[in-house]
Amino acid sequence: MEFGERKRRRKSQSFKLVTDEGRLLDECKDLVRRASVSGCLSGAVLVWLGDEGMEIKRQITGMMRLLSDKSSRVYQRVATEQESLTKEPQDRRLAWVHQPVPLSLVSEDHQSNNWNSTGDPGPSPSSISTPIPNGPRCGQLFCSPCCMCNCKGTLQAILQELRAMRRIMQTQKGQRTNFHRQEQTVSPCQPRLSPGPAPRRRPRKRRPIYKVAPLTVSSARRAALTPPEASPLIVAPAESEETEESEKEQHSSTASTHPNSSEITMLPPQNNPSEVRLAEDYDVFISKAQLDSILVNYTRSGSLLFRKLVCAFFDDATLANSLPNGKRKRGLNDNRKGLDQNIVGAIKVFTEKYCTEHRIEKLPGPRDWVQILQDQIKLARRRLKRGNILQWSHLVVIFFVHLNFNIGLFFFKSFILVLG
DNA sequence: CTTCAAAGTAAACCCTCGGT
DNA sequence: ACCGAGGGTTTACTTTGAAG
Repeated sequence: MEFGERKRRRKSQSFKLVTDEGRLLDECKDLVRRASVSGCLSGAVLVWLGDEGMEIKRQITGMMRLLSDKSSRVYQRVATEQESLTKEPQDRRLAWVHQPVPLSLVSEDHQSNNWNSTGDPGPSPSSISTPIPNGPRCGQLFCSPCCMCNCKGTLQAILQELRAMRRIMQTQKGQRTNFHRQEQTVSPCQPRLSPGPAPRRRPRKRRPIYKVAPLTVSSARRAALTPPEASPLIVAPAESEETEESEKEQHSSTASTHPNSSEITMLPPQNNPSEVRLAEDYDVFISKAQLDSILVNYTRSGSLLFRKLVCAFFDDATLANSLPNGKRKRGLNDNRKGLDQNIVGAIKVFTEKYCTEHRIEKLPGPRDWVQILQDQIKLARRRLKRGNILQWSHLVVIFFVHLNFNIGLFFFKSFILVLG
């Protein structure tokens, strides 16, 4: 077979898969539409399908309210059970499956199937469950009044999952809203996707020095730990005592919440021969090992070198919540900032110099730099999105296995629709 | 077990469009 | 005019599975 023909076939096959996905999405829409026609689904779900990202969160909030509301109604008779729901227990995933389920999540209001995600408790949905004396199985679709299992434990677990999911989403969104800053102190063990600005920061007299941890063998992406907002964490003092003092203060105040803090070299670069200054006039440093790794693998073109250096200095979370230069915001609530132009500038200068000296082609033109940054930002967002899908799939499995096949199927399709 | 074509996946690259 | 978002196409690399 001719090589070209083979490639063409492969491409056409890929297109076919895309078509299949589209068909699945259509099926999802149809599923939801039919459900809505029959009054099974809440308005929240329907809205959700319109404005995807935000509505996931709304949906989670709605479900959480629903579950909490249900529990508060039904578990009033058993205070301890109620507490177990309100305390947001952590790390109990392994235990919940085996919990006895003496109570059912019964709604007294079987007339309404809505849950409200906009703030008011709203009519309680009968859709989650209706008691059946002797059946572990749930009923049909979410809306169905025939869900008769005793699934309190399961629902508790789902509630936990939803909360965890919401935390994840809040963490990511919080990089725009700085919401997560409050949560950092609550859960210091959680990885910080983007450290954000230090609460108190003395004005710097010098530009910060940026350094990057060495690449690991397993993943080049692992090395990226220096988002611009995190720069205070990794700034090594150049000379002034003030910056040193400032750094100590910042380090002591934030290192405990930064999972990568142990990897950060706080020594000034002049004391560390393995550090390489990326460009003159820029106090931006990278480990020699990491730079060598990039230069060995990614010097086919200037743009590729630039891309890899960008990935080395900015992690996905930072990229995903940044703008190439931050000059244009989208909407009033857009708190994203531009990527640190000091770092970007150093990378740019290094790339230009290296490509010129080594006669590497495809040196990005003046307009290409921003486009490459934009592309890397897009890719980072895509990667994070994929990560979210994994989290969602975990949730879906719980629905499948422990609650209701149809609910699981519905969520599975819906998640594909929303996240795909 | 090895080889290799086919298929899958993600990144790289390029372009257009809408908003400011 | 410029910026940022997003879609489409190409390229590079990995995985799969059938044949020998």
